[in-house]
Amino acid sequence: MPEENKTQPAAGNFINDIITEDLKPGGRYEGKTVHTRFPPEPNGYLHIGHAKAICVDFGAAQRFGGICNLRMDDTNPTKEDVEYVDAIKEDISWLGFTWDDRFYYASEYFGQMYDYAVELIKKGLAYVCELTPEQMRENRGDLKNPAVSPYRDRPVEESLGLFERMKNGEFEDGKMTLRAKIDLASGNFNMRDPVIYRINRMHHHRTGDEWCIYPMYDFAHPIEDAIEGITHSLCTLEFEAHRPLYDWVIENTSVPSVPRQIEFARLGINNTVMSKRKLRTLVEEKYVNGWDDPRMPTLCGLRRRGYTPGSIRSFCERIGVSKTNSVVEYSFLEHCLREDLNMNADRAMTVTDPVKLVITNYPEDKTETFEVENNPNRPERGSRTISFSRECYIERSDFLEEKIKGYNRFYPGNEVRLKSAYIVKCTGCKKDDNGNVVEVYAEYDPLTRGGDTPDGRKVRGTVHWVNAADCIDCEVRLYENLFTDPEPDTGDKNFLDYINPDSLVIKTGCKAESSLKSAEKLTSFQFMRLGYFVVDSDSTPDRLVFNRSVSLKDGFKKR
RNA sequence: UGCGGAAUUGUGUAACGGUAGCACGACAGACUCUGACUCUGUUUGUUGGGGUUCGAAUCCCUAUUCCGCAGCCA
Repeated sequence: MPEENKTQPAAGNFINDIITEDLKPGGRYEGKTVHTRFPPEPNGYLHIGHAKAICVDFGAAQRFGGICNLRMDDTNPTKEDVEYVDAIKEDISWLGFTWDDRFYYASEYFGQMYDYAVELIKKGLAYVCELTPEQMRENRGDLKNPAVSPYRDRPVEESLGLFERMKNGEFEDGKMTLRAKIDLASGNFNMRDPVIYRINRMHHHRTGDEWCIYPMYDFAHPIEDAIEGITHSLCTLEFEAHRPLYDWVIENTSVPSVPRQIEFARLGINNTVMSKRKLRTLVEEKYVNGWDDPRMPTLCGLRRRGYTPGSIRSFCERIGVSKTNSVVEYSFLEHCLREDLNMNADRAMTVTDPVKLVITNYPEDKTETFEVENNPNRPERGSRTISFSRECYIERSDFLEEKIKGYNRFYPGNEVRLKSAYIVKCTGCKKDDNGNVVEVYAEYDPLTRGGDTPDGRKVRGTVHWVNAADCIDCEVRLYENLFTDPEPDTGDKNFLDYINPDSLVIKTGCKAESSLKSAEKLTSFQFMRLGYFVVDSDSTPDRLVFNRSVSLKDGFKKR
């Protein structure tokens, strides 16, 4: 189990306030258990935006000692598939939330929904309409003019019969609909006699061909919530204008409970595409290697990229919940990962741009070993053994032929600490015909074994390294944002034009500690700008490979 | 032009008539077996204009800007 992230005290947010109010004596849900739900449609993979919703839904329940259901909102078989159901469950589990036995499908309630629809017809609150989609569009009216439907006053008995025949498959797809009779002149278009059932002969991944009519979201969702006893139905802002309809369905059917819908802003992150449709395009047109490509903002992609569940939960907790449309900086997500990894991940060393370092005064045939702590913040995580001999690799950027002000690493005459090994003094280098440095030379101080200085002298630079005789070659993958400015997720046009060609860099010939076992495992994923690598892409990463050079590739800070 | 929402520093988010706070970023310094991490400090904000009040981000009026809605999608 990953270490539980230190969760901040429940940040004040408006949803908590509403729930608190509802629970008070005399409140709407006095004495009741808070009951929420997370209702994804199984038509795609979950991404970081869903993570926020998951944390809001499950989090609200947790905070008030309530429960949260997981429900597949599968009322439109057109795009849905079991593949997604499994992936969704796996991602939510990975994130760290459990729903016990409270796992449902909206399709389980198709029978009840049908009955509630009949109830509406009988009350004179719904009618079968024979307008085609085109006609319906033409008759929708506009800001000034009301909508029209010539079937509005169809007798109850007639609608009842037609609706049953719709169910029995007597009409073609799209031939007729069931509409709620509300207000054709409403300023809220959702109330202009919305369609609540349509005919669609599509094989459903759960109910097969049992139904050829399917309920619309606006009709189905409040019923699903009411049946499950949901008290607080949390959803995103675009459903705000649907709330009157949600409440209308609850009021006008004999559903067993009265849930409250509360809307909050969906998550936006800069330089990040968060629309399912666009993500699907990236996958289908092979811009990436699947939904779990580490460059994707999907939960499975982030997982492979090295994100931990705790870091994502922490992120969601700290961005807060409000009704303001906002765009969070990607660097904040990075911060949350950095924080989690720094505390919880073990270290190892790799060199991504190796140059050989020769310790000229170290015996050629000698090898010794050092014990190195796995995590300086967590002594209980123990240590590993690394070997040391006359030759090792260091980062090319850790050597300069001439000192620059503020540079504390290898340059002739300077003392540097090889992390956990020895203090060495740089004596020079060898270059090839093109002037490239091929070897760096240094002499070690035998009295500084382990990297300590018995005389207490200060050594400013400390450098990571791997033993040449005992390292593995590996490939390292460096990731940057898939998208560049401007906002790729605004507007529909050319988001593909903003793909960052440098979003994936594969470096070969890198050197790593042999304790990392296999070169194959070391197709590492960089945590950008951190200078750390996360190893083992296919499981939850638990190891940081210490490598400073990437984060400092532009050089040290100038003073 | 109809309906529904939202505007607090570079970013996100608190404060619910009484000191505008926190986090990230940035900058400065201290510390350090990595220059990372950690710690300390600094800077920048209530969309505009009126009003009520001893006192307004908060209440009222008004203006402006932004977002969502006219799928038989969710």
